[in-house]
Amino acid sequence: MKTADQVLVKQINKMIVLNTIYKKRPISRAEIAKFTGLNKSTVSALVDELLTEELVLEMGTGESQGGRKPVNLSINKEVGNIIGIDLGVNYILSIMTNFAGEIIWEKRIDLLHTHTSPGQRIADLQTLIQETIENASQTVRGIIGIGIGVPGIVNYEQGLILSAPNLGWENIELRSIIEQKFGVPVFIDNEANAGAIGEKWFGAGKRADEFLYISAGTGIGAGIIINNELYRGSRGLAGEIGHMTVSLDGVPCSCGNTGCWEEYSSEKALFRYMKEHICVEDLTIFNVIDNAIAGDDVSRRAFEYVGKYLGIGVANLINAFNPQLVIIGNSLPLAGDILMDELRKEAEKRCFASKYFSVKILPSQLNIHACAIGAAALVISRLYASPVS
Amino acid sequence: MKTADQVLVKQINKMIVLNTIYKKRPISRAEIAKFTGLNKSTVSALVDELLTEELVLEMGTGESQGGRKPVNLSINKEVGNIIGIDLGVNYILSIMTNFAGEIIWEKRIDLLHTHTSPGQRIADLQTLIQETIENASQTVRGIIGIGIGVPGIVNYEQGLILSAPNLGWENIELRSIIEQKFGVPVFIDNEANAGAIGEKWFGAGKRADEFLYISAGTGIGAGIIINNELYRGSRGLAGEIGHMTVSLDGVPCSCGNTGCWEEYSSEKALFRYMKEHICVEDLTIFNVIDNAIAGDDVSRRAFEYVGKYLGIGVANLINAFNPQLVIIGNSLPLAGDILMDELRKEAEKRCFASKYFSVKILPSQLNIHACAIGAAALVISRLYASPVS
DNA sequence: AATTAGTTTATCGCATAAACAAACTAATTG
DNA sequence: CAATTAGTTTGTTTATGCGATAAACTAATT
Repeated sequence: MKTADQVLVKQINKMIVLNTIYKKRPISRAEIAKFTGLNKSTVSALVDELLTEELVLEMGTGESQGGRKPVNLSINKEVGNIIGIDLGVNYILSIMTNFAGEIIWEKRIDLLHTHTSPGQRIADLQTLIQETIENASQTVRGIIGIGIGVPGIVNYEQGLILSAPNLGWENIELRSIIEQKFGVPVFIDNEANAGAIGEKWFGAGKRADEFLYISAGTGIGAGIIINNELYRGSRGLAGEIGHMTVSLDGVPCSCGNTGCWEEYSSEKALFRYMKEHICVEDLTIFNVIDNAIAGDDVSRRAFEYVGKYLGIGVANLINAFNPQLVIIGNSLPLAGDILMDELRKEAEKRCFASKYFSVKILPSQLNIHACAIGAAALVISRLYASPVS
Repeated sequence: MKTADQVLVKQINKMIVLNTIYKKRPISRAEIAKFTGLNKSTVSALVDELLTEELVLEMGTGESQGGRKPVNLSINKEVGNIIGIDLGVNYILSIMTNFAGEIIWEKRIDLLHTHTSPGQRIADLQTLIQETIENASQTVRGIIGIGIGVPGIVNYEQGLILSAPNLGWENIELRSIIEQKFGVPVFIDNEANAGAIGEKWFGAGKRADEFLYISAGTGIGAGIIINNELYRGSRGLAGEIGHMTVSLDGVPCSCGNTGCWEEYSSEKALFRYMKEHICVEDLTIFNVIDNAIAGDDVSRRAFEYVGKYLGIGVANLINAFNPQLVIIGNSLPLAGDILMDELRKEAEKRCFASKYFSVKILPSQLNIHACAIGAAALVISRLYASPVS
């Protein structure tokens, strides 16, 4: 059983100090003590350890307010590099970040020709990771780890992909494959979970203890942040809300049921709407977004259609979770207010809580980088633990 | 900020010891040490404190397995009494429990004639609490506190009822009213939250870290247990899922929208179905349940109808929360398998996770007492903290 | 004699308060 | 204006208290 002792006390306080430096840098020891409530001497001792671990740096002095000048502390961005992978259905995005989550290199490869074998795709992934590593800068610790966001069902603890239907993957031990190849720690998580963590650490969710990240792309999934941490549920399947019933006898879904949310609010729904309304061209989602922004009528109405139904599902989730904030991510929100206005209108109308206060609904701040940055944050969070707002 | 120190360490470990005694009584110091991983001397010291606080008792010795006999420890059930109130729409149920959550006295008063004023109902409540107190047994600490479960929106921290439309209440400071009258600590929570806590402490949810308690009665609400604790959301409105959209252009709801779950799965829906199918009698929910169990055809089909739609919403919630367990409480599950069979069938069909493993869906173990026992558990949990499974 | 239960004692690690040293600003003084 | 002084802020050092622990102990039982 998880009992408490002094080791735990120190761990907690050290994480609090590190997170405080992370969030408020540059900051002095005295300010940390004031902000956290920890004693000055405690802060000094913990900061000393962080300095010898090279996670933190002293960077000059701040302005004096009538006394000794404070010593500015900041995190050591260059202590190591992290690789974050967004494993898309028809692309792979690889980013290299420093320890502050700042992107220092990135490359996206498109896989337009559907690969038949999982083996080929994994080979592509490995080649891309190799190239990313070769572009790393010189740091104290080198590559700290690799995080991978996957569109499918994942066993997070074991780094196992149970099922990724859009990739045609079943039971792939991705973590051990990549760990063996590159010899650094690897973390695998669901694409929506990675997006949520990305927004929590570096995006629109920084200051929210409780929020939902809705990944609206090929399908729909949710990453749930509760109490500043990702909530995975009892078996890691929390947030699999693509097949939430919103219309009892509605559109038939590939899952065998009818009226699944995904059939009304994903790229699938968008393209279906487009086809039903004259447009027969073979377009990518980015084409439709560009057209909508350029003012094309059918494209705009398609986004309004999808936005409305997104709003309905979002309202359902707000009623269930009562979050501070909902962040809409992945491809669809790239259409901007064309989608978001309709979404907000419908969500507000159907949201029980909106009688008492309004819930903020924002588009992703990290846009197409959300998943990859979140994957990198998976690695960082191992050292930082969970950020406290 | 919530930093860690030795006080925290002790609190945590003391709660672990108390909870272990609570769950495994009778148990010896040595067994506690083995089970928790705490050192023998630590356990002894903490048990000593619990003994002087009279929360725990030494009760004889256990069997020796070739050595000194262990001293059995148990909680002191008689340390004090707790009052739990289920404030129904047309009844008030008051129970008196001992410190082990065992009901030692109870009384239910029915309020068939609708009260016009909140004042009258509060007077009735106070009279009933007074009568309950008069029936308390002699204990060390007397009445430890009063817990109240309310069908409405509650501010838990302030003990404020924001809105209980079915009672005609708005902004009632129930905690301070009752605290001033009786001079003991009072805890107010939503009826579904209370039910969830009741099932967690004393019912079907004892061994589950994550579960949902669905209160299906006049309306529908959910109590959400995450990580052994009640999840209230950012503003205390989590679980307000009665107005989840399940049918885009479905039945109009009093809330102004269409297709709300509550319109398909509550007593409201049951009675609507009954009226639509010949039955014009003026029946209570208990009449319909009795008739269904006795084999009345319309009543049975009414429960099957409601069960199906309950299952759809339950599947939605399972997809979102991925709990270990779902408990169905309040009045409807009193119909037993007539309701539950249909519910389970539909939930399984629409539940994404059921492809990977099945989620248990059980009727409440505390039945009509769930809310009142949960209200009492609100008080107990202040001393025990959250139980660890 | 061996084993198990529970207590006592000495020790270690951590946070903390209080005392201290260092570094700086601002007001005062001749 | 330069020198002095008071006061403030930053950060370190030192002594203390508290909690968990291991080891040595007593107690009770087969």
